[in-house]
Amino acid sequence: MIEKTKKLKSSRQRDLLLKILRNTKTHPVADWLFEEARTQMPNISRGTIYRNLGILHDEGKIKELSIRKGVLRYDGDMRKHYHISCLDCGRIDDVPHQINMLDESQIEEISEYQIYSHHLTFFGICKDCQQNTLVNSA
Amino acid sequence: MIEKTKKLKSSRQRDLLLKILRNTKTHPVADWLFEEARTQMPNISRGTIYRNLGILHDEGKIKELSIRKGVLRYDGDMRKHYHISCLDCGRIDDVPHQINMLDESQIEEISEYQIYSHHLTFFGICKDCQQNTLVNSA
DNA sequence: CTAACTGCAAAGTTTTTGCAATTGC
DNA sequence: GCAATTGCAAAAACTTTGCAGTTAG
Repeated sequence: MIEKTKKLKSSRQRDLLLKILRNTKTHPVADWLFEEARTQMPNISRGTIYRNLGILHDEGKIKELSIRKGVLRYDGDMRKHYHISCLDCGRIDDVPHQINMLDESQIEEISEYQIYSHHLTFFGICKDCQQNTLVNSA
Repeated sequence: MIEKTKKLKSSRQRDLLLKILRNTKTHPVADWLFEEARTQMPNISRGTIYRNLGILHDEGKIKELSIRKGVLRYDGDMRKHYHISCLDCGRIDDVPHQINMLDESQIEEISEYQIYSHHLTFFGICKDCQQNTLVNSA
């Protein structure tokens, strides 16, 4: 139920991973993070990436997103925000922050769940792909 | 961009899969569907399950959900509705239908995307798991 | 007849894990 | 020192695909 917490020790690998995620706006998958980390730390391994993604997520320092195709993506921006994804090219953007967050209390009342968070993702065609479609059909 | 459409032929396997999904409220994963189908059609294969899930989804007869852990789940209920998932046991329920759907046009204006749909999922602790926690900590 | 579909098994992806060596506190 | 962490490689989990045989229209 409640996670057994073991004493965390700092690691250069985990610090690097968090730094990369905080400076990336593309909601990357694990393998992209592995390749990116490798440019700065050539011997880092995939296992380390996966293990640290789990740790950082458990610590509440990153978000884990399950948006499409059953692939996990990661987000270093912990501010509450929503996502929007292109059905054509697959990119995932943030919805601009001026959007209001939904009120969870109404759902809590009718669902009998104790609610902690919610994820909202819009799906559509991004500006670039709208233009490409025009070009292709011309 | 636009899917090449080939002439579909009916198949007992696909019919069975759709029937199972329409009678299942648990948002199952492919492997569960494989086992379930196998009780009624013992020689059906995993490949057939995966291929037909793709076809049914392309046809717009089922929904593909990516809610947690990067695992795809399937939903035979095509009515618009939202989901709520337990962080403890992982179950995924429907949010009762009295909830209003969000208006997509506001996001369309500020995002420059042409929006087709959206997915909203709440995360929390279900009633059963709230009780189990009480028992365990007693 | 023939294109779509199937079962099977092999291959492809993605993620987890066991282990001996290393590292942070 | 010692538990947490790492790299590596093997294993596990999940999905796709090639192929020869079957089936729907």
